[in-house]
Amino acid sequence: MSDIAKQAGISRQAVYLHFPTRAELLIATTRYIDEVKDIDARLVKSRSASTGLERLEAFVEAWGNYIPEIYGVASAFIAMQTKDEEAGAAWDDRMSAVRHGCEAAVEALARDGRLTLSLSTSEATDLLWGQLSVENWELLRHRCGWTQARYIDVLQQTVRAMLVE
Amino acid sequence: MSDIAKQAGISRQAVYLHFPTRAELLIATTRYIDEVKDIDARLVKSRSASTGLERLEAFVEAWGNYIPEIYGVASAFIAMQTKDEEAGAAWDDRMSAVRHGCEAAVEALARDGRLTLSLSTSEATDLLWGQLSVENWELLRHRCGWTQARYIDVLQQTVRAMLVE
DNA sequence: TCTGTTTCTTGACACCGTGTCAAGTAAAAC
DNA sequence: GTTTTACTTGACACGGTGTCAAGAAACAGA
Repeated sequence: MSDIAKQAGISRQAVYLHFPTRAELLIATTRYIDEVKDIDARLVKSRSASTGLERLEAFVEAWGNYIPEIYGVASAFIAMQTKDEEAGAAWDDRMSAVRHGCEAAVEALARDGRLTLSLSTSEATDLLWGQLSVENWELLRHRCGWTQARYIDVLQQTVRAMLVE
Repeated sequence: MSDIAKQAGISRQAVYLHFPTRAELLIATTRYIDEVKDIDARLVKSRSASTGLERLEAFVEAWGNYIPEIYGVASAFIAMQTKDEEAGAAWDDRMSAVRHGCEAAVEALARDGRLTLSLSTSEATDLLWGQLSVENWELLRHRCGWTQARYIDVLQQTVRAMLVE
């Protein structure tokens, strides 16, 4: 909090006049980023896809390219998830929105009859969700040194191999 | 630290007589678990597999079933990873050992000529590593409510679809 | 049984980070 | 010119990690 205050050029206490807790500051930050980076516009292509496969690939591209935008605040959330009840709930909420996106793609795939037979739609959703997690992005991009472009390419291909047919 | 002391029936300060820092206590705990739960014995089947595919599936089973044993200490490590330099390094070290296991399986697969052509061995290793991460296990088992048996089954199948042929 | 070592005890303290509170100031609004 | 708003300084509580000092209890070996 004092780092943020310093960066903003105000006192630490003044930050608390705007945001009651650290968690609420982070929540407000995500809302702000969503607005500025226009998350909805990024999802249009996926939502308007004509086939399940198209929808899946567009979703992976949209969300996969959105992760870098929120990574800073995301890792702050992940770090305090265990300690702060409120932060944990807020992050869960956010991630469950991502899960809905995964679910929509999986259901579109199932409607096309192209979902792998051995998986239920809910299991397929869970797998896709895990694959598109911020933690997995961090592993591949930071720990393993992948480029963002390669991350998107390989994830599209991987997710397809996992879920389709 | 005071919870641990209470549980052990000694004073908080006595814990510091045995372990200089919280990080070193966690490190010692993982070493102890590895010994008691005999990680090496669990990996024998994978190491002695005759084909790459067998090795891969045995590895997924061995490590996937080991995660629950270390989950407590693992999540403690993950939580303090950002703040504590020493803990971060120790956990990285541990996880790089898992990566070596992934690498061995991928290389066995490559020797059999069954590794997906679009992936390098290092990329395939990274993907497998991510799939077998504690974070992914936690997502599927705790957040999504999967059983351990289903987790192993689906992961074997998923990893095979991702990497083989 | 005495003695010295080891192990643990109590109780204090420093440091850091979050969050709270009170009193005062400076600028803007009316 | 007065009130309201936004911010200031400075203090404090609380929880957690890690440190330090002085004393007690268990346990060797002679």
